[in-house]
Amino acid sequence: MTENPKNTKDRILDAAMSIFSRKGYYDTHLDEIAVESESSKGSIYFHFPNKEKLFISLVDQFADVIERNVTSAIEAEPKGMRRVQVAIEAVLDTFGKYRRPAKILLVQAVGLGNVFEKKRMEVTDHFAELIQTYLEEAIEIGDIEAVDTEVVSHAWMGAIFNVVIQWVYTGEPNPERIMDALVPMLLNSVEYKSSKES
Amino acid sequence: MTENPKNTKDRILDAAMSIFSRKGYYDTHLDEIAVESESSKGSIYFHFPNKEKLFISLVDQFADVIERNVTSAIEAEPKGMRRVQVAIEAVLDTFGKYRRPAKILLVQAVGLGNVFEKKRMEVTDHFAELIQTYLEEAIEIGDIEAVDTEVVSHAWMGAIFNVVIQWVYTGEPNPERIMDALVPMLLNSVEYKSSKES
DNA sequence: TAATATAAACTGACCAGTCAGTCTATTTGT
DNA sequence: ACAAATAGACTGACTGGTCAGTTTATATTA
Repeated sequence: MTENPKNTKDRILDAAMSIFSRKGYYDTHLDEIAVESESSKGSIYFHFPNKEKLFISLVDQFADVIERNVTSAIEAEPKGMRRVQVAIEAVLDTFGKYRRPAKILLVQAVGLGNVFEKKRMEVTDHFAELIQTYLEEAIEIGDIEAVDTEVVSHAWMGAIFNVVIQWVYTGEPNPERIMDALVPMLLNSVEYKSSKES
Repeated sequence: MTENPKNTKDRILDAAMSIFSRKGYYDTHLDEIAVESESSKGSIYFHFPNKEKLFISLVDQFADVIERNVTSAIEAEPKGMRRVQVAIEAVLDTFGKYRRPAKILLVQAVGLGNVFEKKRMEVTDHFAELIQTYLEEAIEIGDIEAVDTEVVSHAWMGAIFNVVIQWVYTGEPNPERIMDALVPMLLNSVEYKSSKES
């Protein structure tokens, strides 16, 4: 009788998100998730094959959200640095809107051993390649000088992630401040003078 | 009779470093460390109070090495951006020399739950503050324009760490390439034209 | 009435941590 | 010189709590 508005699977996902992001993978027990989701362990195992897959589905889910936001933000933009800028802003914007998923992806999914490491590398490499592709477009077009795009893309990703992590933990620097300081900084790093357009 | 050159405690630390860096905290069992160090579980508990402290002592040890290398590299340099540059180079150089400790600090110590998170924050915040201090010196002196040093310092740290992580996993970009591409990039990001001095 | 979904009790592998005891080296007493 | 006593380093079998995953029973829905 509509005790709790959502269906069981979603309640489990919500509870998992909340607890995993707070306590990390190993300190989160399925029994807690069962209690918090007002369901049961049996239910969890009905909807998910095991703990690992439950966790990974949260990571995947959020990675998809970011990707969709980036690609939809970009498609209207012309090739070149404009796209790079919009992509960064879309990523920051998405992190800003989803603090707990951000923590799961950027913190709790790290250092869990080799099973998870593969998955995480997959996700982060994908982002790095995304950035790299847009940067190379920008170079080709002549928006910026040639740079070592592999190093730059990984450096940018690290910069973005780390500032977001800081915010996730402390609440500062807040998303607005990040946007104002970080985006120009990254663009400067490849000597692109962001035209503060009209 | 000189079965194994080093004393037991060091052998345990070596084995722990090797296995923790390879498998991560939770996938490493004290029994493995006992075997690899050619000692015993009892011996581990004779030298260390518990698993957690053993792991943390590795993190602390390496954080100290980095700090020493940075401060000793810096002391000969004049205030300002010159110091910033030398500090970054010293950090990169240290990571380059110690790949496994780097992996422990940058990867395996993340996402282990709140007990470890405190320790890791302590270490990384310290680095961020270090960078921030030197940056503020450089601004004061007039080497660079004013920037949001908190954001920049965390961004830089993330950039450095992430490129090093990439190298730790894949062997590329190698330390030399990192040095060549990353240092100028970071200096550019605060609009400092590194004088390729004579 | 059969498939699907949920609940709750149960199982057992696992592994950090313990501890009674051994081994080796150094010190003290005669 | 050499027992005897003390201390420090080390061993490894054992234990007990924990928690992912299973099983069984019950409810819901079509």
